[in-house]
Amino acid sequence: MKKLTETVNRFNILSEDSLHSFFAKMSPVKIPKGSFLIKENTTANYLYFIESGMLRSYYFANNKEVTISFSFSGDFITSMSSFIKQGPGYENIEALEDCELYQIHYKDLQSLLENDKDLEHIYRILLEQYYIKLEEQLIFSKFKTAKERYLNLLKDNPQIIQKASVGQIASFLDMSLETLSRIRATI
Amino acid sequence: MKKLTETVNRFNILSEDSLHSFFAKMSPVKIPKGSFLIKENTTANYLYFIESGMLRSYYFANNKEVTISFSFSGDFITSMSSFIKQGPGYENIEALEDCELYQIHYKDLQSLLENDKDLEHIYRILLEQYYIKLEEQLIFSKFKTAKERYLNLLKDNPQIIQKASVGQIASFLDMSLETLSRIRATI
DNA sequence: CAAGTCCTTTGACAAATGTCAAAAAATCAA
DNA sequence: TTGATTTTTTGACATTTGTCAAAGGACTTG
Repeated sequence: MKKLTETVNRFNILSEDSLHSFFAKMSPVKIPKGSFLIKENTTANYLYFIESGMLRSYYFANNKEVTISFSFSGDFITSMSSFIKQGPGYENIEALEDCELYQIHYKDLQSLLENDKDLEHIYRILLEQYYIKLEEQLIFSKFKTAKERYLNLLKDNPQIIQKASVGQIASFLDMSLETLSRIRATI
Repeated sequence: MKKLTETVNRFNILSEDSLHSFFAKMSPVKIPKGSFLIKENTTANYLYFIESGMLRSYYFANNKEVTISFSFSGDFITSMSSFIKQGPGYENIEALEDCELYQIHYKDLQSLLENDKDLEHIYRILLEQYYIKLEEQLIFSKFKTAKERYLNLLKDNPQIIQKASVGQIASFLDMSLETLSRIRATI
């Protein structure tokens, strides 16, 4: 629970009571490499925190996988649209390595947020940060050439390049895996 | 203030007092077509609500305008990254038509959110909704062909196509304006 | 170790899109 | 209205990227 504690304490506002009731609802889950945390067309009932490991979110378009994001230790993850709307989502979330997670059920989170305003405050700030990150991702995705997008990823997220396959990275960067392979050959 | 009242009341949880203190901090602003709400490299001190009109956010890459979003009556708008971090941002926000807005200063919003937990609750839910919208935009931006991206915009946001120029729409859809013009010729 | 599977690279070619330039159309201002 | 300015369309061609196919490596498992 080291990483989770660290992440929540960074805000420095939660009372012992708040911390206690929050941790009480977070239960540990371990999933092996290659297994799925969330499958498309199901409703995401849990929000997860990644204690250790790496995961990938993707959906299918024309029978091809399109990677939306990679997530790491210290990140929260779920199918946001499904979790928030409490309806079926379009994402698959797959463990790229063995993962230690903590999960909290939608209902538990909602009741915590309603009853503990400090927690809602933190949740709000996290949402803001995730929003900004997503906005940055949208901007990077507009970089003109395939090579620019790859070099930017190499600079900002080398962990992704180390651990994901060429095909997964290519689908994240909006290019064919052959194109990515050729770009790598020139560097 | 019709649209703003409607938007806030949709949540149905704010007391008379909350509503009153919120509206008290929202001051009306009118800006003419072609003027700027926010310029790049400045800090966005205000969050705006669009009562009427339409605006465009964009930044520059290789001396070309890249459109990030179009916003309409009923939307909140600002340079989110700049407003949240309270540091210089990369976006320009330009009025595509005469606009009636309400603005709230960063400090006023923060103190409202700290003192009124119902307001923070609404703000949190709005953030969730904007997050999901952004995620959808990211997914649409990955549609493979230029024509698919255009047709999707035509289906989901015809107002954009009616009111923005070919160049602005093309930069939003990640294609050259010539390509967009040719796509339109075939429909 | 060998066979099988999966992932990555390379090649040849096709298709999509970008670029530059000019013409046509629309908009604006006097 | 008319001339000027801006926006959109069209054409010719270059470039980038995708697709299909095959070969080469790496990894797994019996």
